[in-house]
Amino acid sequence: MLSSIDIHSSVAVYVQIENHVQFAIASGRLKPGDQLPSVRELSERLEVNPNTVAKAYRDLEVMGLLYTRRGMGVFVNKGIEVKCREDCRKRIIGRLHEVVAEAKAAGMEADEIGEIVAKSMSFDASPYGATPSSLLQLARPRKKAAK
Amino acid sequence: MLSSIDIHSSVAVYVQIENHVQFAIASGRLKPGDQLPSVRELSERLEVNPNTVAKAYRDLEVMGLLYTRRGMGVFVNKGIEVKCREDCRKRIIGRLHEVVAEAKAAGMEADEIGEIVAKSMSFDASPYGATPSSLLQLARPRKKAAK
Amino acid sequence: MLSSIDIHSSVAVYVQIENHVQFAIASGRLKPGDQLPSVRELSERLEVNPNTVAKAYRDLEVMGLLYTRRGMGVFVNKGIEVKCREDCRKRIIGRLHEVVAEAKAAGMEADEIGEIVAKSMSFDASPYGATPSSLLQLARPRKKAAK
Amino acid sequence: MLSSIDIHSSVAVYVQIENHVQFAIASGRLKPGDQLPSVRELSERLEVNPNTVAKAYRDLEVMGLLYTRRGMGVFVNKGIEVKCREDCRKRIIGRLHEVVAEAKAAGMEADEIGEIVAKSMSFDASPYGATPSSLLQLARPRKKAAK
DNA sequence: GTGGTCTAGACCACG
DNA sequence: GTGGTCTAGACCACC
Repeated sequence: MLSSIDIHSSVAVYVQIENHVQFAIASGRLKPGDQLPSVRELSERLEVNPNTVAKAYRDLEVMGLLYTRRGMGVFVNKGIEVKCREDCRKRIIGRLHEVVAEAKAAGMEADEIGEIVAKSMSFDASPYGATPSSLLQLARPRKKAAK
Repeated sequence: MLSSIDIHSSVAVYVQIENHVQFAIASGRLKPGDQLPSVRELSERLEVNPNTVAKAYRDLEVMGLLYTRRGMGVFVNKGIEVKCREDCRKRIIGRLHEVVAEAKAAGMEADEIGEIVAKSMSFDASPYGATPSSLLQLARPRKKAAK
Repeated sequence: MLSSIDIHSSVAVYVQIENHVQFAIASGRLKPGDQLPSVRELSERLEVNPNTVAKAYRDLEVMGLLYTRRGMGVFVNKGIEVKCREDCRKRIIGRLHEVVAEAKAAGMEADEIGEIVAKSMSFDASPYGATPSSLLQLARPRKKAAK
Repeated sequence: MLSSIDIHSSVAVYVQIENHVQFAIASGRLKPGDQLPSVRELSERLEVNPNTVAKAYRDLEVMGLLYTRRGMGVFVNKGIEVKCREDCRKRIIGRLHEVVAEAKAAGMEADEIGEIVAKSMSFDASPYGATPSSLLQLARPRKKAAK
């Protein structure tokens, strides 16, 4: 698998990038002050249009995860790891509640649901390649941001 | 709350309607032979474009859940409750797997997830208003299909 | 003057559009539920690329001022006029404080500043064409949003 | 706060530096003949790219505020304090007009604006730290220009 | 018809 | 070199 971006997925490419970055920050693979790959570089690595990467970066800046220094590059904001992690958690818990409620409404029993969850836990499929990194070597090896 | 359709949701309106109907059949709120509200009536009740309702009905007919009698209306097919229930189940299990995988990737532990599921099971919130039904009074009180 | 958008301005076109819309809502020229001109229509009227208009609309949606109904169009959100007005006011007051502080630091006297303000008030230049509307006839004459 | 340069600001860093210098001259904190910190020194103090400082100095030289003596450094020109003060004033008045026009367009009354201005005048906040100086100790304590 | 997404490629300001 | 903006035009899903 060359890329962890799936062009044919129903979820938009730029959203996939956003999720990757958010997850990388939440999991500590991207640290505050780290520089992200340049728009052009990442777009080449992912074989997508620079605009698509730029859009993802811009969204993440609006969300407060990244900041941009003109002519310098894009960097991870400080003091957002915790919030980022919590947001991830909350989002997941919310969806978990939703789907369990639905399961219950559909007449599934607690045992049954428990089993499914257990089975799911034993797989090691992670949506964002939790392994050290597939293609998205998100942090630039170079330098930290100058302040 | 007048409607259980969320026009601000990211999931398409017609899909929401399809899910509602499927779930209503699976849970027995809609029984084989029951007539559904007319496209026009439902579209007015949901404040939604008639085309949207029509598309949902058409899809459901293709799926085999409904059938249309010209000039009479749209009815629930017979012998599909089991399949419908299974489809519902599959859909839910799929989503369950998804969200659990994501939770795991985000570093949540099995115990933690189990707790959340348990807590969720103890509530009696159902996504589509398991209560007699909010707006989607899907079965017409009138008549059964003459077939 | 055919258009109130200034292509040669240093402020980005999409920002100009955003300001126009925000101001139109704050001033009541656009009311909750009103439909905005379609991306294509506005882009033709302003003689800019559809993407530029779309970007403005999208930003305003993120800001919570607008919402989108797929296939239907873009509408003004409810319950945001007050907040919108207040945000406008706060932004202006903040900038006012800034510039007055700077003026003071530069050694200007209260009288002098007062005079300038008074003179400025007597002009009727408004950045967003407060007149009934220059080109940006922002509300569509047609219909309100269905819900 | 170590620096009065805001790298997250939307106004370019080099412009911020130019404004700082211009204001320092206008307010007498930098006097004709004073030597400015070297490009290298200032860039380190501000944690900014040397090119950025160099560009600011170059611009200011073009504007006639500074002059460079090869091998000696950059100095404040003579006979420009008045012009500098006037330029500052013009810039401020321009911005004042802008913001007042916007306030008016937003429906604020003359009285209201007057009050805000008055209140702002009573504070002693100055944008560039009118206090002896935060980081931008713009004049080098060493020597005056030999000319 | 509507908006959403993406591509290809241009020009600009900043560092 | 960096990102920001804009254009032109494509295809898609939804209504």
